[in-house]
This record gives sequence, structure tokens and C-alpha cells, in this order.
Amino acid sequence: MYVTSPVSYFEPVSIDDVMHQHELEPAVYHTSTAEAGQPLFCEGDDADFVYEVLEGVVRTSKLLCDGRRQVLAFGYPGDIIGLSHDQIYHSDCDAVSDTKVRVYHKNASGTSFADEPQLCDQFLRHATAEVHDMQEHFLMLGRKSAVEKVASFLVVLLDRVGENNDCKSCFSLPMSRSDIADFLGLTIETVSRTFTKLRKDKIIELPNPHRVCVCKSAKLRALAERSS
Amino acid sequence: MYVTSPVSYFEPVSIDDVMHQHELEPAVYHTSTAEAGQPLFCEGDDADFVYEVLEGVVRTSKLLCDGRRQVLAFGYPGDIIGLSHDQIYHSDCDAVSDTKVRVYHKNASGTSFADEPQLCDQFLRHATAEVHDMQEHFLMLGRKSAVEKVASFLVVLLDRVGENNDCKSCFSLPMSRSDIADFLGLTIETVSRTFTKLRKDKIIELPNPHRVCVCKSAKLRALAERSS
DNA sequence: TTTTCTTGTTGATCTGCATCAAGTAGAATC
DNA sequence: GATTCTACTTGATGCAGATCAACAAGAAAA
Repeated sequence: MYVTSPVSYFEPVSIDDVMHQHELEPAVYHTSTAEAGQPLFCEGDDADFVYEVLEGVVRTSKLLCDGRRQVLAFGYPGDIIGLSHDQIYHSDCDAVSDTKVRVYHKNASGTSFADEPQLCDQFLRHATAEVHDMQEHFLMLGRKSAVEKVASFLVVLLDRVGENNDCKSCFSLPMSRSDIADFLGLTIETVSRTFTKLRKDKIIELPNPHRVCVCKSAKLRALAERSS
Repeated sequence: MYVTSPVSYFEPVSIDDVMHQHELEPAVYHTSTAEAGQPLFCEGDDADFVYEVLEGVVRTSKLLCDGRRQVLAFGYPGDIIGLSHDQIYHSDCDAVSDTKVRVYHKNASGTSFADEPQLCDQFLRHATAEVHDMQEHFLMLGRKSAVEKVASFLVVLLDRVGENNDCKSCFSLPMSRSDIADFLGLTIETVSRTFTKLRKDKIIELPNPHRVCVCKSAKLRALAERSS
């Protein structure tokens, strides 16, 4: 699921599973790859495909005309990207790291999924789960301080992709500081300073700018989860 | 639909219509009323019902444990409230004004809508439309200034419920300044000051604190729609 | 190798909005 | 009527994070 909320309730189910349950033609999807930095789709494009991330990380974002950007979500394996209510993408989507995706081809008949009830139900679950995650992110953007934002972001990644290493839990951070800043509604300087502060407080270690080891996860959660 | 975005692409379709198309029992829903201030549901409640607003305005919100609040959306007639991915409401919902709602009873059989494909498809459209609106709101919360936020908010209401009056377009503002502040990620003082600034700049008039007349809608849109 | 470019870090200063505080006006209650 | 309450407005001040600026370090190009 999209990495938007401190806590994730959604259990991803591969579209593949659903499709096989319903004996769809394999021809309605295929797998594809994208190198780091390459776009998957752009805002305004016809939303002909729905993507499931299989490997790597993608980023969805929107731009203001003066260049300000809001990163909407980072898509990790299992996440569904590109559902649209009106057959047009309303965000840009780019690969943050080298990425493998499953590309689901919409039926040519039109916009309705009513003739594929299991798939429709599955997409509905994805969509409502995404709404839930976005609501958590609203709290983050609207009401949290810089430290709370960064800590919340790290906790989500910790729970999603953290790997235990001694008593630490480590994960890579494939996105740039700029991506993180635009996701959290901060500047790159503030993100960098906040990472430094967490490092100096011995809550995290930063072997390099794109790798995080969480030393004191309880403290990190305390900083993040002032939410009820 | 939820009032979250400057531009709204979604054409609301009554659940009622869908249900009649499929000859569902009238017993699966009923209408109900809520007086201003009354709750429809609370965070953590079992999500037994889905609501369609028929009259009035409702508000969905989330609280942090220290009292900070984020208003997620204002629900106007035609909007669907209360879809959940895990049968539990994840926000509070209260009537802002006296409200009439249609209450849709979920089937006892469980969480899946797969046995009602038309209804499922309809809910999926609602959910993806809501995701789209929320993405616009992300830009607002994360990247816009106070003036841009308030102007964007007013433009949405202008387009949704504005009524032409001379060369002005007027609408009521049933929610409190506190509701608006918690929706936009501001304080009540900043909201109030911004309204005053727009009034002094002759862009809007405020016959009373809960009624807005937009005199210069182009200027208002220019302040709001610096988005691409 | 050196040069240039990109990305991230750190410091100094500024500013938009929050916070603190006081005042106003309409509505509800007595 | 007077009193209280609540919601809103307005002013003074403070601060978190933005902005401006310099620097560092690795990567890519020359």
C-alpha cells in the first residue's frame, strides 16, 4: 500500500491472485520494468493501465505551476498505482529506484468494473485503504511539526521494510531528500537538519544518506505517534 | 462529493439509483436526520452503515491525543460518507448544520460487495473520486500559503453551492472558523485575518460571519489556482 | 588526474503564521 | 431589561521552519 500513514491496516493481495480466481486471460496484463528516474505515467495522460509494484519504489506527485511540488505517495511492492475515477491520471508517477511492475490493461469496453465483480471489489478495498492512509497523511501535513513528520515517515518505513540487524532495524531510503521534503511539506534543509537531530540524539544512525538504522524505535515512535 | 479540491470532476449518482437499478430491497436503507452538532459516527465504531448526505453539511475529522484536530472533509448533498476498508470508522463524523442523510445498511454477510457488482462499481467510483479530491487537498495542506488555502476553499464552495446575486455569487458558510482552520491546517486567528484581508481587498463581502459573497471571482481564483 | 555536476549538510537570517491577549457582538439565559 | 456565553475579530509578540548562502563529498565527465 501507499506509504502514507504511520500504521497500515491493509493486507495487500496481488491482482494476479484475483485475476486467476476469475480465470482472466493472461493477456490482460504483463510485467514491465522502469529504471530509476523514468516516468511510468504523467498527469493528464489517458489512464489506460493500473500498475502493481512488484519490485523497487515509485513516486506519485503533483506540481503547482510555479514549481512547488507535492509528493502524494511512495509506492512499494504490493501497492496499486494509477486507479482513476475518470480515465485520466491526475498525478505524475516516476520510478525512484529500478522498478518492476505488473501492468493491468483495462478492458476496452469502458470504465466500469461491474462485469468483473471480484476485481472491482479488490480495487474498492485498495481504494478505501488508500483513502484511509491519505487521511492519516492529512493529519501529518496539517497538524504535525517537522520532527513529528520525519519520525512518522521513518516509522512507516521501519514497519514496512525494516530488517533487524543486531538490535537495530535498518532500511534503505531510495528517495532523495527533496522527495521526502515534498512528501512531508517541508524543505530539504529542514529534512536534513531533522535527520541530523535524530542522529545526534542517537535515535537513528545514517551510514550514508540513503540508509537508515533505527537504534531507539520506541523513542522514534514516541516522536511520531502523538496521534491517538 | 467531499469538498476538498478546487476542481471537482465527479458526477454524484445517488446510491438509491443504483440500488433501484438492481431491485434491492428498500429495507437495506432508510433516511435519517441529525441536528447541527450531533454525531453520525465516531472513530473506532463498527462501520455498519454508509451514508449519503441528502441535505445539510457534515464534517469528518480526526483527533491527535493532545487535542490537535484535522478536519478531513465537509460532506455536502450527494456525498458518500463512511466507506471503510476494514469495517471500522477511522474518523469522527458530525452534522455541521441540520442534516438529512440516507443510511445504507451493509449486508450482514460480510465485507465484500462482490455480490453487488453495480453497487461495488459505484462505490469504487466514489472512492477513486475521493482519492482524487484528497490529492488536491494534499497540495493545499503541504504547499500552499494561508491566503492560497482560504481562497482555494472559497472557490470550491463557490463552484459547488454559489448562487448568483447581482454580479456577486453568494453562499452560506455553515461551519465555524475553527472547522475551517482545522480543515486548512491553520489557526482560527489566521483564518479570520485572511477573511478580513480578502474583504478589505474587495474580493469578497461578509454580510455576517457565516455568509460569503464573492465580488471578484477571477481574483479569488487567481489567488487559489496557482496550481497547474 | 582534474573539473564539473549533483546531492546533502550546516550556518545565518528572515518571515509567515502561531501564540498570547484583549476586545466586540450576537445569542441564550436569567 | 441585564448577564453570561460563545464565536469572531484584531493587535502584539515569538518562533518554527523557510530562505539565503556557503561548503562538502561522491559521481560523472573531461
